[in-house]
Amino acid sequence: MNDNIKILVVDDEEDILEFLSYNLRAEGYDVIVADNGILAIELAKQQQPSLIILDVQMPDMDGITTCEKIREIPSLKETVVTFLTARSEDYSQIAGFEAGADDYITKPIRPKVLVSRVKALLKRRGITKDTNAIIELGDIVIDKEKHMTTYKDQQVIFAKKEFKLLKLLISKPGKVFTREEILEKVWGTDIVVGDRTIDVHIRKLREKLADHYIKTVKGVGYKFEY
Amino acid sequence: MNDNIKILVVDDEEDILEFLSYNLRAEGYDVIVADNGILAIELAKQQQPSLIILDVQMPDMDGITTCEKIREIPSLKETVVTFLTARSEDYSQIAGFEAGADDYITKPIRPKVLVSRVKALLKRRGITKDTNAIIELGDIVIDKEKHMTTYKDQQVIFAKKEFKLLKLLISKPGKVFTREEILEKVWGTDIVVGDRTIDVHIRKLREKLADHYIKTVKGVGYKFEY
DNA sequence: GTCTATGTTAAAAAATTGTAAATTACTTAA
DNA sequence: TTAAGTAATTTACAATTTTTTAACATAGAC
Repeated sequence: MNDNIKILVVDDEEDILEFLSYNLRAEGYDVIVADNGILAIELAKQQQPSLIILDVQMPDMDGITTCEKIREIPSLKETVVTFLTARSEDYSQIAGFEAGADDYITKPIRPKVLVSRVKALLKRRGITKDTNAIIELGDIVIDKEKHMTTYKDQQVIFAKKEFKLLKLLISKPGKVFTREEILEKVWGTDIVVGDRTIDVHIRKLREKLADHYIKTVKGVGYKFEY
Repeated sequence: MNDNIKILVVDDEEDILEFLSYNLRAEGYDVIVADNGILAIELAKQQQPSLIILDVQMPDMDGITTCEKIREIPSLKETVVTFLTARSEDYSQIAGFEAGADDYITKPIRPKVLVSRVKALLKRRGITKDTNAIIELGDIVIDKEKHMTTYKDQQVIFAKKEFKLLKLLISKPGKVFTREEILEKVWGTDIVVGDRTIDVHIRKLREKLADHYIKTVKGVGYKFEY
């Protein structure tokens, strides 16, 4: 699983799509692209990006209309939208902000400005890598923010350490975490605990979740396997 | 009492202050002005405006520095800040957004653009005359302006701190607020209070509201769950 | 079969939170 | 300005929950 921030870029010009994708990917964002408004809306619904960069001038459906449609979709109400336009005209500025955009980037775009702008926007909205608070893995749903876990739609309550341990194991399903790693990440470097502490916690996870998710790799450590 | 939206305008030029005040007042906003950064910060702390319009170029303390200082004040974290600048230079754009600004208005300013921009900004942040005022959550109705709460159509009176705490918890139902977060948002960063203070306030909320709304997540914090 | 790493259980220890009452700070009305 | 009333905080302790320990069981590698 990967908790990078997702950005949807919408423009009808291939060059610009590539230019934006390249620069944003270089910054570690996950970029998805669309070359028209219809596709953009479809992708946005499916992928729930954190930010949408939308060209104003596009054939068929222009950016402003697209933005308005996006704002009508409940699951996208919180998504940050920024326009991309050739000139910084008053008209489009007014229309843009009224359509529900959060920012405005004018072409020609300079990579540094773009990245700086995107970062600032996301930061302002409190969107960071771990804001992606919800991890879903089949029957198991972990909501970090609510500190809540659901197994088969049934709420399961984990104590702090248990929750932390589960989060760690589930963060990379299949990966084996050594006892050392677990100690370091869940307990911290300087805390010393007895030999059986981890086992006991693992046991509790197994008790609360169905038994088969957490596997022991003898002599090595534990892993979560879906 | 008056529930107009408050805007703080900061500029060293008398003309511009007047121009902005006039146009914003005409739209029904309450405008307060400052002609330098120091005064601006002072006024902002006292008056808690919803929006601050900040000239970038000012003697003594420039807009960017002022903005940074504002962002350091916990009670002003959520305030919308927009810059005002003579040219739309890349440099100031980058610096501006990194300083924590939300938008950018370039001079010369046209009244229509100004007003449209301000409206859009406030709307995007969900700040409106009435939307702001009332939160409804099933049996519980909170009127922020009137500082009043109703539970099952019965009026409940909360003291100031209690009310603030309730507002915080209810602002994101389900989210767990850590003690640290609560202290910062309700008490402020520099106030130091004893260990049990939060608990006592939580207890009072529970006393006044039905017991089951506010849940303890041991070792983590509290959350409001409807 | 022995040996070692892990599993299990219950109980002790530690950490965290709840509560009532006392104290202090703050407001407000006379 | 002061006294009374209210709100906020602290204190001291109780109650609860979480975490750890420790003693023993078990399973699998060799």
